[in-house]
Amino acid sequence: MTGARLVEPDEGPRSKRGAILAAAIEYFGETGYETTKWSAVAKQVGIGQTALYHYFESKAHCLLTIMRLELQRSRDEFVEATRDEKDPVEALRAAVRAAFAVSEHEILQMRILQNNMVLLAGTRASQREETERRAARELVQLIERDWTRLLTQGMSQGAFPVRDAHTLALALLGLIVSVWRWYRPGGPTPLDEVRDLIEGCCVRMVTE
Amino acid sequence: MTGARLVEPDEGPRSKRGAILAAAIEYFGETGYETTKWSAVAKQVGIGQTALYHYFESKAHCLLTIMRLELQRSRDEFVEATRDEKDPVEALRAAVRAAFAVSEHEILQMRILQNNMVLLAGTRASQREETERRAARELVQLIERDWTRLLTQGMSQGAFPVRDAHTLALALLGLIVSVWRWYRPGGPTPLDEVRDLIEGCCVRMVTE
DNA sequence: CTAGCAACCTGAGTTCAGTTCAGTTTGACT
DNA sequence: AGTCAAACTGAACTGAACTCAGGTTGCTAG
Repeated sequence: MTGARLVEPDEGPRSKRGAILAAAIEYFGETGYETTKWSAVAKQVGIGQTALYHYFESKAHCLLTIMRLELQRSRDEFVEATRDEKDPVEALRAAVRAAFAVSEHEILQMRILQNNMVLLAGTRASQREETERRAARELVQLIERDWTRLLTQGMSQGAFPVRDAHTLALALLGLIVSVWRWYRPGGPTPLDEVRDLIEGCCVRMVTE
Repeated sequence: MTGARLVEPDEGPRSKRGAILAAAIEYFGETGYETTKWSAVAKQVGIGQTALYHYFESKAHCLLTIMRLELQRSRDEFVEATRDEKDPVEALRAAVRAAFAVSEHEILQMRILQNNMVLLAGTRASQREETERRAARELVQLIERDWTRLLTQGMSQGAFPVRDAHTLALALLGLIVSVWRWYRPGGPTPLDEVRDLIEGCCVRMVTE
């Protein structure tokens, strides 16, 4: 199950790329990116440090890949969840629920994404890193546009009062993703409760 | 003006501590903490790299100090803004407005705070770093309690419907601080407009 | 005035995690 | 059995954070 989504189409059968990504997600998510030694990931997978460079150009390239994959998954879920929903309020609710329908591994990935968003800002020196960064950045913009569209449609249908849809979309996204900063599985508040509270907040934010 | 708040009580007259903090805020805020070289800060201030260690134990110690100072300022502003406000809704509005009444330098500090929050999680090896980290963490918890109290009071007075006040406080805080992730002075939306939109969102989130 | 002393500063050297180099092993498929 | 690309390795390199062993500055006391 773990790493099922992490397999690229053109991978050899004895490739350890998925295992590296899974280990990196574990370490980066639990301990933090800067704090974890790249060599620790290698040890976890059972290879020498140098072998990592067969799969990733650098530690940052691995991180950017993890972030891009999560953005991609996240966006796919949004599209899937809102596709057939005509009612704007129900579409919004579906989108929020989709954002919280995540496995524990995906929670780690969301956390990693949150904590290292700053990496998507500046350009990267190396080729493959920059490619991943660009892809991730574009996904972020796509997601922002998705949410903006959801809002503009609701506004034009009269379901939501007219406001600055783009800024409001950023606010909704900010509210939702901020959860991954503090939420911990097994913590005081179960994710279902958090989800319901946030869903209500999102609806009240845009309606009325 | 810049650095006026950055002066500690027991500083010598030729201390460059404030200048270092100001330069570090500029670099860390504009370019990012990891990206900026510690030596660049030294050059900006006009001293050798080694002189930095007269004032800060490490690059991280400087960063943690910046974060702690901003948390302190931020909390003081909250207390000041809500002190005399009896009406819960007005208190909430005042708190949000206070959160957005910031100078450009303070915007940078909020951004730094946001982007490096993860640093407050794990314990630090060195003494002074760990002291700053503890102080910052406690301020975060204080701020969370302040907002939670604002909500519980509003709920017990019947101004807000009863919900999980702590989780709701985290949601409000998450929404507000998420702005510093994307907001840029001179960007498409002026801060006043952002502030008004967020203020409305916060009120709608907790009322109704 | 000048002696002492703490604050302030420096160039040279160390450390350590990330990375590169120069090859060697593995195993699928002729 | 030989070939080739994928997968891997130990040893060496790099660069930015940091340490060391002192040197300079300027206030204060005598």
